[in-house]
Amino acid sequence: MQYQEAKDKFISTWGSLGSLWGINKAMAQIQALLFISTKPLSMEEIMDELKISRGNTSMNLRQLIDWGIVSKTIVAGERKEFFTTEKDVQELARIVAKERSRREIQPVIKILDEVSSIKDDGSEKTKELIKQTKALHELTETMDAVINKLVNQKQNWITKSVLKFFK
Amino acid sequence: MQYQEAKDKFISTWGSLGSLWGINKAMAQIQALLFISTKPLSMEEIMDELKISRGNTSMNLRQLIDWGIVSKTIVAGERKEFFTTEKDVQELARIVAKERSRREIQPVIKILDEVSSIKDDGSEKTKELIKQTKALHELTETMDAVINKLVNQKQNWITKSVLKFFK
DNA sequence: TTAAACTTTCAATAATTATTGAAAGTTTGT
DNA sequence: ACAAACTTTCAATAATTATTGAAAGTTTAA
Repeated sequence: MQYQEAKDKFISTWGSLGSLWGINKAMAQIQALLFISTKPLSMEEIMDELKISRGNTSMNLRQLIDWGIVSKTIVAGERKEFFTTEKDVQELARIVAKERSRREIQPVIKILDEVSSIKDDGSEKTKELIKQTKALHELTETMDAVINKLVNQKQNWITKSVLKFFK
Repeated sequence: MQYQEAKDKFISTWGSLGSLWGINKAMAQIQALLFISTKPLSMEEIMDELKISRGNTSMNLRQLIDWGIVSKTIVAGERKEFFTTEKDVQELARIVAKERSRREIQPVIKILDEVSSIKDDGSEKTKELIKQTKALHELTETMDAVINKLVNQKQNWITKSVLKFFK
């Protein structure tokens, strides 16, 4: 496999994988492109490489910036904006985990808490609803706590966690 | 909040949350309904409760069975099939984690391995592609190993893992 | 202050994904 | 062997989500 083929394969795989880490295809592809680029890229270059429109590029870059994964940089002597992504995979994983917790897990915890707190009217079905949603609430909170614990452990968190598990 | 409202809220929240654990809305809603049901439900009952068609119910039940989350049960004196879901949240989490690893993470690991193994032609861009995809490969493998370690630890794995982390 | 260079917005459209419903298929009791 | 009871399949359709492109908006250099 040559460079170009490997590059295309990586970008398209990462793109279709977006759903795994909760973002859309174009967003994931832009991130992938920046991730293997040796220098900051302009909007023009991103559009050309990925064959996507200006509007699409602009919107998805904004989302990546909102996530904290991509930053604007200035290039000496250039008027247009250039973009770079976080290059350290562990830092990247930390950011993604933190954002998903905030955006998706926390809201669910809130609703599970509400639902599992309804008044027990003594009926079997109410008891079952309370019991099951309480269990889910507890599980979700525990997982979120684990994620946040990991995430706040800046240095080499993955490696550290693995060491703990495998010892 | 009364029973019916809590039930509806739980089912719709769990449904729209499907994407978080990689399944579609109807699938997640069927699972949610079974999860808080006090008895096995027939296809008829599921259709009625969720207001979805027979075809949709049939297809999504099949997928849930493929995932290993739902099982058919026979009810004495009844000709039609009834369905139940795994009621233990930890077991449920184990199954989901295992399936997602198999369906989504493993294939990505394979591709990252291929891409990161291309011949180094000495150019800067090739070096960068190899370096970055290698890092991603390593991270993904590590995470997958952690998931599988957790997943094979049948009893109370969540609690155990938390104890390790917080001590 | 102007106009060229550049970015953002958003209504229209395309692409994708989910859902329906009726026909075909299967199983079971007699 | 038949037909009633039930389930599955799948082409058509609906709903959702992503993408385009051109107009509006912004910034900068002279």
